[in-house]
Amino acid sequence: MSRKLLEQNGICPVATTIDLLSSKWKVLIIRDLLPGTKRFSELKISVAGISQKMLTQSLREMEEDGLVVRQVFAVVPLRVEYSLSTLGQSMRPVIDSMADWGSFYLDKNPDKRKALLEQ
Amino acid sequence: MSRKLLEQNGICPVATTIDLLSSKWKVLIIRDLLPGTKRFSELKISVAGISQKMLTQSLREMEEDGLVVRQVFAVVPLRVEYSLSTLGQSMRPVIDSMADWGSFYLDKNPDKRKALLEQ
DNA sequence: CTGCATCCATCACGATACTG
DNA sequence: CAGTATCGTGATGGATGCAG
Repeated sequence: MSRKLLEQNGICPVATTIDLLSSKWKVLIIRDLLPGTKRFSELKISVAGISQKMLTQSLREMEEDGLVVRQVFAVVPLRVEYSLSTLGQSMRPVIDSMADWGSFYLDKNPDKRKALLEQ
Repeated sequence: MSRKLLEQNGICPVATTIDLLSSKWKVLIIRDLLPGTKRFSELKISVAGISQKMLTQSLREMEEDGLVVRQVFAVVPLRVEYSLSTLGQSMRPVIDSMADWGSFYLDKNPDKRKALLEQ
């Protein structure tokens, strides 16, 4: 309900951000591209658990939204690199605040951290 | 894939945050509870577009996660108020950073803002 | 008013197989 | 290596009706 969300909530800035981050994978992709350029195969590994389909799809949408830059190298085997655009880089504070809160939460709930580790 | 996300990404703080914010509705609910307590029916209106089912479901999960406090008043008609717990309040910086970025984005892309308004 | 239960449509997503 | 295409399934979420 990405676009629908915005329609119904007017032009709420929060909704706008959520809209562009529709998939949770996108947040993790940005997190992993923040340090620098990565290849498709590298992202596939660092964004643990993501399927090839979802990775491709997410990257395409993020490229359309101007968050990510795709660079293809005409070599064999093919090499494709992804990096954050200036706009993508500007999301750093958002990701950082999420990381901060997550750390805070995990510190405050060592039991949950433990529960997660034991799963 | 909420829990799965965490399993596969270890104890990444970012993933932890996303995990608790699984539904987009939850972010909007927090946004609307940040200013203060609200009744169920008020949330139903302010979180435009949300169905009763999703509102109830989201609130229940957030209550379990300790983000939201539910207070029932034994009156007729029934009155139920929701507010953010201390933990919920602590998410303010996250929501704020999203709001900041959203505003920044909309300012930079007046065309998209316009497009959204014309939909 | 606040919510739960149910039915049902849609689609997000994973698995698999194939290509430049 | 980095995709595209297809299929199948479970989860998501809306609509409706009922209840404390």
